[in-house]
Amino acid sequence: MKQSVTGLIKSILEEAKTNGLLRFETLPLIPVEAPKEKSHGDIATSIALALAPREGKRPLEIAKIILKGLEGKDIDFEKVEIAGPGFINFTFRKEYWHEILNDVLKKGETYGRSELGKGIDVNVEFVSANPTGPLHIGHGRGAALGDALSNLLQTAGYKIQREYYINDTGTQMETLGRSLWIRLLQLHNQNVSLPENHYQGEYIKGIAREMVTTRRLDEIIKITKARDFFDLSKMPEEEVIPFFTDYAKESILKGIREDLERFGVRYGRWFSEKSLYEDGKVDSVLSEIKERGFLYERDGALWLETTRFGDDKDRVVRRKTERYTYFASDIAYNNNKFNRGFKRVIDIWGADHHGYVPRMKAVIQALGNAPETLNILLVQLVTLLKEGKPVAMSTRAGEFVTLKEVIDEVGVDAARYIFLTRRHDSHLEFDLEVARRQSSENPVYYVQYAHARIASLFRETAVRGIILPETVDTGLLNLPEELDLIKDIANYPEVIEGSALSLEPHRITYYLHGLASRLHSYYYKYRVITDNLELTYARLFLLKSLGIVIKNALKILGVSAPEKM
RNA sequence: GCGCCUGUAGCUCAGUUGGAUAGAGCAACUGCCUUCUAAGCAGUAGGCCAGGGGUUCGAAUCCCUUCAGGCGCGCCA
Repeated sequence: MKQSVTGLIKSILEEAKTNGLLRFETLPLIPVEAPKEKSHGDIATSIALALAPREGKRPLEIAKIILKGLEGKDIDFEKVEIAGPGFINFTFRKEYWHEILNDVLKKGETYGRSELGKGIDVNVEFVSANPTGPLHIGHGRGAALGDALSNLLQTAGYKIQREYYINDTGTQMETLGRSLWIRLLQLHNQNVSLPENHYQGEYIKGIAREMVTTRRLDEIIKITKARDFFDLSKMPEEEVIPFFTDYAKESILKGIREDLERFGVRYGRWFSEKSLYEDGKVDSVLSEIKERGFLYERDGALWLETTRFGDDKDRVVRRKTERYTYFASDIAYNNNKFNRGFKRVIDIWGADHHGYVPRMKAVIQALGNAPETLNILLVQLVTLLKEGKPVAMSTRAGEFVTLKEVIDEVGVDAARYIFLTRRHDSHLEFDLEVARRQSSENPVYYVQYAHARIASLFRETAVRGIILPETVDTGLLNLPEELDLIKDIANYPEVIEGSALSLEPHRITYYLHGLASRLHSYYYKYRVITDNLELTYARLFLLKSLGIVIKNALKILGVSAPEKM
């Protein structure tokens, strides 16, 4: 609808130019929007205001020219009027709105989908927490955002691959393995203490005990040809630690997988950093970049010239010690994504990594891609409130509230919904008590309740033997509240496109809230099932459409749409 | 010191990419269940959009600057 109004105005302006009424050289962008004030019609444009200074005319004059040009056109609005300083407000005929419902019911769960993405392959990488400990609440936010964004983009017609990058190599993995090894030594009453920079969390002790009960430890003793545990503990560290690194990594990763699965997140691929080295991808990408002339040696180390692309200093990819930095595999990973055919790459990071954005953007360009092909969304950290007080969290010290605990306490729906009520770069306070409460304080129930109410209504009509016919007279829906609801419904595809373009799924939660609010109000004020059967049909038709939209939107957020509450 | 993010109602946050009179939830106060679900509805009150300057028909939104808070600035991971 917007497009047709835009096109209409455009042609009128061009006609006015040929008639000598206007003299612009190039047409400016024609701003068209839905006004927030109802009396301003359904759609409005400020083009007359924008054009006025260039034309040397008053905005009202230009608005009148446009209005005049409209007269001969074959589009029927209920009303077109000039308002305020020169806005032109269009009001559609009611028939236009009434038509919408048929479309919604016909499309059902596909209502809201669009071709915006044109099947473009997009890689969405999110969470990617190091397998050194369980997921905490901050990861939950990234998970909710990444998954909802993926759903959203799919709805908007993109082809999405969800991906998790596993940092399963490097010194931190050794540290992890050593942490486990030391816990095992302690378990066998050996007097060793865990260094401060190692992983202190209780979960490492749990893994140690697990290794004993599952007999995995015995197997390792056998493989290393040690006689017993004591013998094993005398062996050189570098020979035994890889076993523990592997076990710890697998065990933790298994937990991460389970948590995410339970949270409703399924990845298309779990990508191992280690595999990049094993497949020679790191070496090959570096030599490729070297050919392009962006690599150089200095002080015995190998550097990527990221300053060529706006970074404030160049970055080391291989240390003097010959060991690669994490940056090196990051380059290979990004290159790999594009080599797999993704046209666009979206990364979701914790905001504490924002300093890495310029260098990754540089990498993209050094690889010969446009910087816009990489979107990095920074998620602000979550402040967890328990009994109204913030809970301090530190991963290394092993002091944190895990995602699992949060889900156990508040449930998946509430957790996901709350994470998605904020823009990604806005701070988020997560109040455990509020999230747990099954009351109006909890926004998720407000929306779910709207859906349950509609479902309940249809259970009631079934009992009463009222069966909704395939076609109904939607022209009976003339209450202002009914038209507002229809306009909300009609607006849904635009909300999807807007959210998809801006990568902001939180807009959907706000949209849903407004929708639910108008439904609750309508539901309270009017009765759907009345003595007038035709009217009852029409209202049921409206509510059925509404239920469809709520369900579709909740599905994008990854929140269930209950039939009963 | 340099860079990034944030600053909107008592609290938590939206604000459709520069539009018309700045919104919602919570908290506070007043009402509404003999009705298809009260996890709901109706209403009252609450604002120097951190401060200052600029850009223009028009700014919470863009630019400059000051202040406040958070984060980041390694051949760490």
